[in-house]
Amino acid sequence: MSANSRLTLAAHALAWIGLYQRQGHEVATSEQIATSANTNPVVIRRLLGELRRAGLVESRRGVGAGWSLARELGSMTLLDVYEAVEPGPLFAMHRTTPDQGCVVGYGIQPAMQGVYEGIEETLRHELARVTLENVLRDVLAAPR
Amino acid sequence: MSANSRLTLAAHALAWIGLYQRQGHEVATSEQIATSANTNPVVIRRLLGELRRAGLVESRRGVGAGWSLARELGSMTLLDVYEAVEPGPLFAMHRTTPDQGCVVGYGIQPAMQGVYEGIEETLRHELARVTLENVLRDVLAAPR
DNA sequence: CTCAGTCGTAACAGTTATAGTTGCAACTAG
DNA sequence: CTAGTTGCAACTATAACTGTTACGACTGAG
Repeated sequence: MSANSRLTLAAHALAWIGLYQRQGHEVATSEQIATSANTNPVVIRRLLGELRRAGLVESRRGVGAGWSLARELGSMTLLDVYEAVEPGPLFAMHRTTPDQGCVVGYGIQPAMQGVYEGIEETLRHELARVTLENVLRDVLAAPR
Repeated sequence: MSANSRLTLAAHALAWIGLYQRQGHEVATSEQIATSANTNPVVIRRLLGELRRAGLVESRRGVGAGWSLARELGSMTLLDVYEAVEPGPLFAMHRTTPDQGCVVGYGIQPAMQGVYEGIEETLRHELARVTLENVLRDVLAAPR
């Protein structure tokens, strides 16, 4: 599995914005978040843009611009974030259609499709059990 | 999630070998399996090589060479296959270490690690519930 | 002992997804 | 008007996987 870090990075950004707002600030800039995540501000803006399309954050432009949460962290789950930033399915079918004249080539895709759908459903259920509030709590609970 | 087709292809190969052996043949060649999967024999050999290292199949060289199952399909689960062909974790951490001087940068990785471990455990449990015998049965049950 | 068929594996090109970078237009509070 | 920030396009870099070619290693058959 070629894993990617999009879900991790999105959770990082949301936790950062949430904590920053609790400290009394209105908005957080992509520059600040990028510094915390040790990456480029454009990477953060792209990712937050996807979260904005999903209704999880809002952005303001102009002077004093930046990002803020559109909802409470407690009402956002990792499933919401996952759906916002992960496009495809967990497991893929063959890149080229198998030989439809072969019994196995013909039946393998429906068979695996059934298995994969069940697994993705379970994954979604697990992701939905964790709110960003839970994540932030765990972040702050890390021993120093 | 950049999904890959390695698990699908490995299940295809195992189901093909299993069915072929039930039809009375001793071994299957990478050429035959590649034709069914519509890919290159080397791709199949590489993948089956990983399954051999995991003790799921055996290979013979020389004339009349090919691949055979090392165990019954009923005693092989998708988890065995998954572990044999998928190296990394499902979700990755940041590519570069976050700012350890930031509270969120410091605590985010342990927090997400905990979440991800639970999810991977659930995934493994789901994969372990499906045997290759189940897969072959579903393959043969596909309506024509 | 030779031959033919197949595996084992290295090497490289092609494809795709993600991440990183630069540059600049658009927007807006002051 | 100015300065700070987002929005976004374009490009490069990196990594994983797939596809392909090539060839040595092995072994049953004759």
